Amino acid sequence: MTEAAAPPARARNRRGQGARLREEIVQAAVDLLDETGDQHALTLRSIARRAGIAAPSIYPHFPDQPAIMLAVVRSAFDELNTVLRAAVAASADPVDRLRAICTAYLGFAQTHPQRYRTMFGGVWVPTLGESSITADDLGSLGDDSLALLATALADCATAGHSTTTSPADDAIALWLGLHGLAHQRAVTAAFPWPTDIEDRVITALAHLR
Amino acid sequence: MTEAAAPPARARNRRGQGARLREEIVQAAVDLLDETGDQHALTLRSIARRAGIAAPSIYPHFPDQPAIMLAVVRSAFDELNTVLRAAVAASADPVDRLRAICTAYLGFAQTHPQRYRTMFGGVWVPTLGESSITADDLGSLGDDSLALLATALADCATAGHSTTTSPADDAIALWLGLHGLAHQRAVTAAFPWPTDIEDRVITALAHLR
DNA sequence: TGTACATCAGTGAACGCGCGTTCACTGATGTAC
DNA sequence: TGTACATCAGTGAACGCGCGTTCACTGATGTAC
Repeated sequence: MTEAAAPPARARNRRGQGARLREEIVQAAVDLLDETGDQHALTLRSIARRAGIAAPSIYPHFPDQPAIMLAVVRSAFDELNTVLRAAVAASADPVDRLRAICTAYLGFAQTHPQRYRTMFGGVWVPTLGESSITADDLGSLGDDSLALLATALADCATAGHSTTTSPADDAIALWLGLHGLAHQRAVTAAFPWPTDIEDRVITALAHLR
Repeated sequence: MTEAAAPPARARNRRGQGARLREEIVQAAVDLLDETGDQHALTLRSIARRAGIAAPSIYPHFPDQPAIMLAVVRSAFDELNTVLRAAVAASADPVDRLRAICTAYLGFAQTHPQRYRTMFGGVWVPTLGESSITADDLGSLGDDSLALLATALADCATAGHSTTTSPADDAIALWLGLHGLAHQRAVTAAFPWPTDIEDRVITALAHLR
């Protein structure tokens, strides 16, 4: 009946604005990740298709596919940080603030399980040597979030609401609990969760009185 | 100088023993996983090469590649259970026993990070509908280990060494902490671990006095 | 103001590769008579 | 005991596909004179 749909006819950027395509490529990759849920589906060609460009057009912006993945993960960490900072800003009481951060963290993971899996799933582990990514690119990815948590826990201790003897170390332990929960949820459909599982993990690891 | 090495010349199984190849295929996949560290490297063809057979020879034993992965994951869970049961058997005191289980769990993950990642990394999430694997195949995979942990925690509570009000629920919380730690270690090369991180997580989540 | 030209943003065709899967087959082994 | 035959374990060649990457290119846009 009707003929095949015309190609998307993406408007090319103006002279000097070529760098804009970089953002479009990352956004296309994020969209693809959200839709398919599978970081393995993010191939150079599939991302290019999604962005409405020819595959070779990616090369002026990224040296290889892992470089795009790194950009995707970076943007996801930025987003997570924004969410956590909003939680910090919304609470005056130290315990409320700590709980708000934890809840926001878990909420982010539940809203974007695909991104969470990609952020923490160890996309890089085996392929490090073969790509343009270096260990430095990965080392500090979650540091900001962890620092937020450590500060909030220290505030609880100062106010006498937590019995932790080392806020910095227990912040890591607390994060591990949050991460275990967030990750398992992002990975498994069915699991016999206790209804108060978040509270159990948070209260115990934060040493709240 | 020397000519190319002859092919491995695998001896074919005797009549009626064809099912043995199934085990060899799984073992080849496990070996490949341990070596490459990348579950994505476990293709039907690479597994066949490793097993010294032709690719089509896999089909009488497995309907598709995910079915091999499931067998690999099952064997890894069996192994984990064996390790945990050994830890149980080696300790008489309830608290010692609980700590031994946790330590054995973390030890297994550190010895076999590739397997751990594959067991819990959500290999299946996106591809469930496209493969021969069903949700039932996955649901009960870690149940035995979790039960071991729950029993040990309940024993601690009975003996008055844990203040947990719900051993079943807190066993899940404890496992989440262990999993968070085990997974993050299996995924990241460098991380600023406190030296007593295992103890911090275990003691807090087990509510040990 | 007009025009030649350099530059920039992106394309289209082609390559070699490893993949999953199919198909007809081979040849050793055990069994029936 | 010998022999024909069915079965079983596994092979080799071939297919179509999507992938990453290369190469020479196109055509619009801005700039120099």
